[in-house]
Amino acid sequence: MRSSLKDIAERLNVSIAAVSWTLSGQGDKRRIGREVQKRIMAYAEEINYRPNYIAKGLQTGQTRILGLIVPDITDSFYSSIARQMEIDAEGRGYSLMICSSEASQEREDRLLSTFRSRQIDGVVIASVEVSDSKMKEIFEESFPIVTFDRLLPNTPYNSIMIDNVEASRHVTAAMIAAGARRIAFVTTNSHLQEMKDRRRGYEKALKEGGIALDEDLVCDICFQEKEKATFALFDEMRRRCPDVDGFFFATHVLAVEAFYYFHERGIDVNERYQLGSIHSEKALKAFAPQMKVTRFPVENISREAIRIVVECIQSFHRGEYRKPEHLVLACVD
Amino acid sequence: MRSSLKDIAERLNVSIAAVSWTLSGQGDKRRIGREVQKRIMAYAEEINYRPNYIAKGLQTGQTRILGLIVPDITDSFYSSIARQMEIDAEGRGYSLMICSSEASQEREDRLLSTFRSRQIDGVVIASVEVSDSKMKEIFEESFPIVTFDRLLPNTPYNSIMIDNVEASRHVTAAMIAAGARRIAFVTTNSHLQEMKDRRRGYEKALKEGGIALDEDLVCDICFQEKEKATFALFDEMRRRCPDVDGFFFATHVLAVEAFYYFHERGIDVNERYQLGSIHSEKALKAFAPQMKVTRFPVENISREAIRIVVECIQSFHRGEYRKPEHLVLACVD
DNA sequence: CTGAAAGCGCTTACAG
DNA sequence: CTGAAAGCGCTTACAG
Repeated sequence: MRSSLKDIAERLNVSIAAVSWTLSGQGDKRRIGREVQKRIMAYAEEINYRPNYIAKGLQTGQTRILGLIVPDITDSFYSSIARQMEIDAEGRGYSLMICSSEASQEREDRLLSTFRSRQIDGVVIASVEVSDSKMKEIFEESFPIVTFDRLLPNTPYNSIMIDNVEASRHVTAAMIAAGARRIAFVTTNSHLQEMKDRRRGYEKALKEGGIALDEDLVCDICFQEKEKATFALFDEMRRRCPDVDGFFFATHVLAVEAFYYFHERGIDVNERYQLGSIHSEKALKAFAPQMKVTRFPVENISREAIRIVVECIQSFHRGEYRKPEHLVLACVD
Repeated sequence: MRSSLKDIAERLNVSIAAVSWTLSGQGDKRRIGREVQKRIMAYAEEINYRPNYIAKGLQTGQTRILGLIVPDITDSFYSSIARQMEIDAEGRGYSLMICSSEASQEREDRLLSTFRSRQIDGVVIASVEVSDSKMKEIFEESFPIVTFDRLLPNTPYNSIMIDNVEASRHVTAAMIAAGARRIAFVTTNSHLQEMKDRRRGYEKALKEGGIALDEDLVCDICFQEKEKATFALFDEMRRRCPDVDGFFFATHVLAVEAFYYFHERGIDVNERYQLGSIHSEKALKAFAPQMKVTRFPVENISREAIRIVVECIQSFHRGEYRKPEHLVLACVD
């Protein structure tokens, strides 16, 4: 049977308050007799008492739960983020509720509503949404929000972004330094700000290398049909630009698809092309170890996101206004 | 400002109960006037009322939250499971709390304690533990548990397992059918029951193929140091058994490591060896498309796990005893 | 048929 | 200094 403070109080013939104070470590402060405190602690230990966080949450208005929403938990970048944030949140006494929006705006809205009903203290989100109406509504009356990876235009939320322009420029420049001149830029969802930035970085590196941009080398793949699209667009690109000598993937997911294509077409990609990618995966490293890769700073993103959301919660509860932070982190490797 | 039933009741000059009944759809049953119901619903809509699940949970004793614990959320198998279970749980009106035990028994115990304090309704777990004392303690007094992937000895919990013997036999047999005779068996954590089963399947297929087992071809890699261990053990194996003509990986994670090794050593694995693996990954398929692979039935595992845990919760609340289920599912592909 | 009232398990302001 | 009592926001048994 689960036991409550009341059970302990009755059994020991003391007040519920005395038990509560003692168990929360404020026994001395509240001048509960040392003897009484000892009896309470011993008995609580004996019956393996665990406080009911639900009751606590109703009373205090804090659940000490943080929500995390990512577009796809099976994406290795997001699952690494989830793992790290769970650990960082725990370090500050919070649990993490990890949810996958499946890149659906409707699902994302639903998750935010659930978070609100569940009285979650704060949310970290890589949002797929464009209009951001739901989030705004919730933000204003429910909990602090930190966005990461995806930047919403004119965001009133805290945000953590990667310097996508520089990351992309860096990788492209490394490919040029290794001899590539006709580098294809393979992207997807190119309406997203971070994808626009990656393209800008690519163009910047070309310019710095004295290479003219050729729109024929830019390849925008439909994410929902990436397998088919990759085959069609790559076949066409190779026909149109037979002199292509490098491929730069705006995200590791596209690299995986491309490798599948190259393999099917019997192309030894390591021999023929310079390669570059934003993010990578263990398995890719095994097959294309010389690929130029930039790794997102998962540890920093996580640490900063949790720090900010927790600080916001604290300000929120003290009724203080806290100016949103907008961090831009550098990539590593 | 967040509003409560009380706010609505005061504003509309009706009882809190009337609001509660109406909003939970029992207005007619409780004979609340149709007119009153309409006013309540309209006003609730207007102020965008959302019930406080914490208060509801305290009252009803059900949080409608399920916990999921996996050893490593960045493992593609577990992240697929997590994604599917989140969707299946939602379909039954539950939220999922996804946690990663980082393969640590101590962390796993801590997560279970947190679940208990948070009054979670039920747990699905791929447990890393051996002694299972903590889980037993919690199971008896707190919530139903469904284990999957990892089988605990003499388990009193519901369990969902894969037929590892058959999965392994099937893959090995396919490699033999393709011409392999000297197949290395690459395993890790071989003390785990499912790893023992995979080895049994391998041996069974050899026997059926009339091939003698050679212990020199069995390679047990230390999971914590898998990169180093793979290099050392594979070098040694190739020296000791230069006639090895196939590699069967007891889990996809080892396959990734091995491919890294092969690449470093300049070995064209597709030309030289037959390959087989339990689980795979998109990226592996790109590089070794002819590898014999068996896929775990993620959808079935998820569906059955959620079904069982929800049924248990229902029985639990009705005070009924429910005999634990022990499912064994077949692999696919 | 209907609504006031008790209670879920906590925390903490407040009176003695 | 200490403990009884109110209250967090719901649900539902129970009295009228």
